[in-house]
Amino acid sequence: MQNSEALALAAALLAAAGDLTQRINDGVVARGFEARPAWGFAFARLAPDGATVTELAGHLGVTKQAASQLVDEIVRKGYAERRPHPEDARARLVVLTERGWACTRAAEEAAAEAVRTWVDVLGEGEVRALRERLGRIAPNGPIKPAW
Amino acid sequence: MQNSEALALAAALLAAAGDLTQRINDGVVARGFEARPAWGFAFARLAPDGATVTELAGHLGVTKQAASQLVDEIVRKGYAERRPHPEDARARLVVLTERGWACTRAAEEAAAEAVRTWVDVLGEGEVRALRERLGRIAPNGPIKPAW
DNA sequence: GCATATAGTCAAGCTGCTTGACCATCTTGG
DNA sequence: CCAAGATGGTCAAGCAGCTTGACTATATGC
Repeated sequence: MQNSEALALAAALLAAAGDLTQRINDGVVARGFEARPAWGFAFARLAPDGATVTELAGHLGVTKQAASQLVDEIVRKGYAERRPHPEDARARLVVLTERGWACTRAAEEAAAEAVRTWVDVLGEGEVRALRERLGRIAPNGPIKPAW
Repeated sequence: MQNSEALALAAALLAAAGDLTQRINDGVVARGFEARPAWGFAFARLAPDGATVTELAGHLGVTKQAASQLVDEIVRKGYAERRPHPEDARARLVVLTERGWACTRAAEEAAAEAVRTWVDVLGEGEVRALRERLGRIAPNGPIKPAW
């Protein structure tokens, strides 16, 4: 594979990821929730059992102060709440509210809707194959913005 | 395809894109250039014939002021220079310097190196297929951060 | 040739992140 | 058991990269 092809692959990957993210977010907003794309990854970590701010920070690859600000915001908007941690009096467990769960379901619907346009182009089998291959090469580290 | 699978596809796409971007950037830095990931997309638009600040802004999906700041930075660091536009006295043509070209080649090498680890996992054919499929679903709009 | 559109810049402000300092609580070794 | 260090969380200040708004210089169209 030539060097320039590798860069083209990277560009296509970024473009597809950015497009999908945008459309999922638009779909979530269209369903009546106000959300930022980064929230999706926070929600994924909070579901199903909640998480501490520090755990969330590790998952998102940011400082705990930044994670705490993000929690402030989703709490203020009613998507989650802070509870005392059952086993550690220092920590606080952040859990999704019913509204938070509804937003999560909306994100899943919006994602399915966005992916459907890909199925129209590539067919169901190829999209599945795409997902399977991405799963094999995607790292398990913190979720970070693409740039 | 179930809704939750669509979200998993989005997550895998983001993770792969973020990982690749990170590794390309690391590779560029290791080759002795100081660069930010967003620069790659600016460089791609500047090569081969240069571009105006406004064209660059459209390509990157930001305001022309933001694009101008980015140009300030890459000019200051010697990767590009501003020239009078040959056909429009209002405009200035931003073109890569030799150092800018060297940085671009370094990015291509780093991308090839990063993709090579994927080839090890998936095989050459599958990576090619991945690229081809992403090319078919990637939009042609402005390049925007994944979130 | 004048009115309007466009390329670019300067300035100010905002947002989301960082680093640094700090307190409360947990854990561990003597 | 308890002192010392590690860890969870917050407050405060600062910074980077973007935005909006205002402006100048040049181009374009009637």
